[in-house]
Parts: sequence; C-alpha cells; structure tokens
Amino acid sequence: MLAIGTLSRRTGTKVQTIRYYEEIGLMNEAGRTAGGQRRYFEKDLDRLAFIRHSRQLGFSLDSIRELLDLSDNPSQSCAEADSIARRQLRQVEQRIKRLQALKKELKRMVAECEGDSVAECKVLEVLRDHSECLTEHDEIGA
Amino acid sequence: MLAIGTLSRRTGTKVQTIRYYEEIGLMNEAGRTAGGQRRYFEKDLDRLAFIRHSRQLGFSLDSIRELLDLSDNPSQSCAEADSIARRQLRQVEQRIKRLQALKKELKRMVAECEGDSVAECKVLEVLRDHSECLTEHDEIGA
DNA sequence: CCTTCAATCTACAGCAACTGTAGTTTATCC
DNA sequence: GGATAAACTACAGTTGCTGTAGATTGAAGG
Repeated sequence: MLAIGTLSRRTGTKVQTIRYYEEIGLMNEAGRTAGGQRRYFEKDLDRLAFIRHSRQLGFSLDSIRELLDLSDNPSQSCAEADSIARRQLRQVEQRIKRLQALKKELKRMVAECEGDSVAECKVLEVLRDHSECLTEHDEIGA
Repeated sequence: MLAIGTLSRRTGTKVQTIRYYEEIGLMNEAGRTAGGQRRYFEKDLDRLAFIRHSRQLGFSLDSIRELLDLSDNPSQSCAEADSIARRQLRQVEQRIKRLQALKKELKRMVAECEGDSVAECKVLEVLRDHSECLTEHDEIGA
C-alpha cells in the first residue's frame, strides 16, 4: 500500500494535484486508513503516470478522461484513441504555426530597435501600430 | 466621445474585457456620463489597441503594464522595452521547441497505431509507458 | 413628450488546471 | 511516549478573461 506522498514522488505530481484529480473523478477514490489517510495500489500509480504523461504531451483533462475510459475497456476499437491523438497533433501543429508567426514579428521588432530613447523605440512603435506588422496574428497566442 | 461599445468594435475587444482592464488598472478610469456610462477619448482607443496588439504578440498583462509605463514616459531609455521584447521572444522560442518535441512524439504515436482493438493500441501503450518516448518532455506544454 | 429597444451598468460565478495556505490530525520512528 | 514528517480538509488565489442576471440609460422614431 502506497501513501499519497509516494505517488507524488514517483510521478512528479504535487500531492494536492493528486487530490484534485480524485476530486474531479480522474483518479478513483482511494481507500483510507483508520485515521483517514489515502492508501494506493500499484494500479493507481500506473493510472496517475498515464495521466501525467498525457498532460506532458499536452492532452486536456477531458481528452485524458476519454483515453482512460478507452484504456479501461480494452475490447473497444482503437479508432477513438487514434482520433483523439490526431486531434491533439493538429492542435499542437496549429500552435506551432501561430507561435512561429509571433516569433518572426518579435524578431523583427527587436532587430530594428536601435534608438536610445523611448520616443523613437521601434518596439513600442510596432506595438502601437498593428499596420507595421507583416503577418496577421488575430488570435491571441495560446 | 466614444462609448464602450465603439471601443469594443474598433479593437475587437469584448466590452467586459475593457471593463476588466480598467478594474486591474491597465486602462485609466474612464469619464462617465450623468447616467454613469463610460465615455472615452481617442487616446483611450489607442491605449486599448496597444494592449490588444501586445496580447496578440503573446505579452502577459504584467509585461504590457511595463511597456505602457515606458510608453507613457518617452524620455526614458529604450533598453527596458527592448529587454521585455527579447524576453518575450525567448519565451516564444522555448514554447516552440517544446511543442515541436511533442509534435514529434504525437506523430510517431499516431503513425504506429495500426492495431484494431484498444488492447494493442499503440497510442494508449505509449501513454502508459513513458520509456517508449524518444524525447524528454518533462515540462507540461504551455 | 413618450415609448421602445439596444446598449450599458454592477456584481458575481465560472473556466482550465492547478498551486498555495492555514490550521489540524495521523503515522512512524526511536 | 514524545517528536516530527507527512497527511488531512477547506478554501483562496493564479491568468486572462467570459458569461449571466437583473436593473438602468440613452438615442431614435412616432
């Protein structure tokens, strides 16, 4: 039987975060000692590791919930899991695209800055006037 | 004199967001009509546009606050604004790097999935077992 | 002048995904 | 049996908004 701190250490998850996952139903309710402390099995550790790893790959808690459901029912089709992963991949690619546009703009902004006083600062000037931008960046960078 | 809805339309900012910016002190407190509605000058519109544009470039509200301060005091050195922009650039580059690692991993995951049942689903397998990953991705993707 | 209706107002709850704090109780080790 | 680390609950705070409810206001048309 594992205490919550052991799960915490072994998965690099804050104790409060584990309790939070229980609260929102991602982790099963843990068994308790007579004194009320949570005690876990190895399988709980595996589940938490799955959640953490998925988070590291950028999946939302909602997606992870779906993936866990699939994982719990091994007879289902794999297609669902595949499509969740593809969706995540598309999102990541989207974000990269947007960030690359931002990077370009920021680079240009910084490169052109050579004035010594704020009055002639290119950085502030660009921020003041969107029309100086080369690219469109209408969505706020996630 | 401009109503809040006009600022909203002209900058693509939700009305509540403008009020929120006032609440946290990013926008100056607007003048009011006898009936209590906010009325703005052109300079307020400019300030809001500056804020929005900076947000689109991914600056945090705290950074924007600094940038606005600089912009309000045009005799200061430009170095400060420059360093804020460079910091932002570094952050963006960092995020791109991380996302590219994720993308690689997700691509591999999706590419290898060919089993038809969840039991042999590569996606779920990879999520279960971090050691199957090629890259480290210890930080949760922002 | 009066009605009407969109626009605005305040106040507060909610989102994602945690993180931090305070104050208390439990488990473990010597 | 005492000390101390670790666990407990409950709740506030983070970032940057967004949405809702219910009450007013302002401008245009008749």
